[in-house]
Amino acid sequence: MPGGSANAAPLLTATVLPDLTGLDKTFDYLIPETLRSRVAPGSVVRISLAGRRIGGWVLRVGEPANDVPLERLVDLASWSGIGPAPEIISLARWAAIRWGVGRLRPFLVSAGPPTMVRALSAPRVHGPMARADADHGARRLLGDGGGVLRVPPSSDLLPVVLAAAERGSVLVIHPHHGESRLLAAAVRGRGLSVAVYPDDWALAAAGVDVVIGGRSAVWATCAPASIVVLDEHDEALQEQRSPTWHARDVAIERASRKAVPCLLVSPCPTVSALAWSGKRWMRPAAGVEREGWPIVEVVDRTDEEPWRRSLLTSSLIAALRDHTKRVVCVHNTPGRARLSACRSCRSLIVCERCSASLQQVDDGSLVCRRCGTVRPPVCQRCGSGALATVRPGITRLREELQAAANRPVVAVTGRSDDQLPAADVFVGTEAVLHRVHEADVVAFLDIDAELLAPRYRAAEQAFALLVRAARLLGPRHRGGRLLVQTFVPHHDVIQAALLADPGRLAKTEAARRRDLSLPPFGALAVVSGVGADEFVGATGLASARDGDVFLVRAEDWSTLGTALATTPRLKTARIRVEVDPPRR
DNA sequence: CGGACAAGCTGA
DNA sequence: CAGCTTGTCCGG
Repeated sequence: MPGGSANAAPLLTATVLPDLTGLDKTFDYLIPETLRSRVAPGSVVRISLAGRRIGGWVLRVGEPANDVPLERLVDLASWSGIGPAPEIISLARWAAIRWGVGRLRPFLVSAGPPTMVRALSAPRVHGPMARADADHGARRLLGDGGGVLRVPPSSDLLPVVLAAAERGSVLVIHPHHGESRLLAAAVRGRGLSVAVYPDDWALAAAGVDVVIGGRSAVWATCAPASIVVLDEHDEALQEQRSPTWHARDVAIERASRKAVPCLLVSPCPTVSALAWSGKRWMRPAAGVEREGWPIVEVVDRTDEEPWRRSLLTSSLIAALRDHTKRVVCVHNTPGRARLSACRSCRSLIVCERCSASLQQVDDGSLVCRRCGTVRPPVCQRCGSGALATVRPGITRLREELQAAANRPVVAVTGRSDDQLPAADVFVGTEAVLHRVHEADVVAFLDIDAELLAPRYRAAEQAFALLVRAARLLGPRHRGGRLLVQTFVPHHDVIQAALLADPGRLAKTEAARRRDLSLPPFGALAVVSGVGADEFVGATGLASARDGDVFLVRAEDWSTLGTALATTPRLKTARIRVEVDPPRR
């Protein structure tokens, strides 16, 4: 029923964005008298829309945003709770353009409380505390307005957080939620009040000394006096699905809007971070940095006889045979076709016509990539329907390594979340670096697959893997060894690790990016899906076709994002936009 | 998103 | 032409 009576009280309306994917439109509602004290920008409310009750966010209060006759407006159904602060909604508006989607909803979902919050408690700010030592220079950099802080790979970052907390509330972003919990516990142990985002959403909004969480924490409703991004190089800071927002870039923008310092911390700062920081960056003394890295041994595979290019080099075999050492072998098998095997008789599923290996497709049927034969998912030998996908690379490799090591070797896949079997030799894709936490030797069997991957950030990403491995091994005095097998021993990534000097890579990588107008010296996006062709043309942006996707470029993120977010899309189009594509 | 309604396809 | 599928539009 219409809420406004004919008296002179001003009509107060709320503009609401419904919480429905695919509906990117706001609707105006009247605010009933009973809700006037609570409904504010950011509020989570319930509305009736097209005959059903749904949730939504109040984007503004005052006059209607849409041109709809007042008599058609109805009351808000109810107020559900407190939501993102207006400044966060404004930040989300910026991000929606920056990442080329225009839609606000995905950002508000990250910014909103996981469960309804109806009231905030009193702030729990404990204020200044004992000075932390060994802060790697964080205090000084924060005093200079923020910047990039390079630290050795195996560094305790608690002092950095404590140094920031001396200035007042601090928002800390860590790429991995699990590790942010550990850090939160450590901070709490130093007597500071901590909110872990998003679980402690209300606590963060009420006010604590430290708000800490994974990438979504950059959207926390709180009033930080500084923002700290830890492991700024880590890919997990970027959302993998569209919109592909990056917590580092959101943090920079958020800090700049509030004129508070932003500190980006990493053992291997990205070119993007360094370009942002200009001259405001610090690094450890060369000796300190060197001590933070393990011993790096480069195994030059070009020395091998060309007819015997095995991944098992003599250095690796020696490490495997030393049964006092815990060894982790990393081998990525990108783009390798997956094989299917029978779970009951263990035979490989092959094509009956041409005996090539068959691949299981989405609907479950088996497809031969060689002759195109399609057949139901049944083993040709025993008739069982229980099939398993195997990664031939890792499976066969595990057997070879086990034979060479003369002790059990465990294959680690990215999928399994269960406990790892007890063993002292592991092999897997880079996921193994996240599942094993300590090692004496980490061997990259073929780092070139990473170094030479067709992605503009390949070098940084490969170096990040070496940093990850360095952490498993610990600082130099622990005696761990990082074994890197390569055909390109003089590559900057290899040399930077060997010399424990990440700056070496940063410098050449920045020059290369500048030459090629790649980010951060240019803006890049991938556009795909039905109707991408017409859409890309309509944006007027420079583009190149690569299979069924389009590579789109512009001078800067703002030009790129604005064109992608505001160019109208045909109703029938299903377009996916990935700005600063994580996998290209 | 999901409901309403309109325009196309099929079968007796 | 009922009965059903497929597509387009719209909500406050």
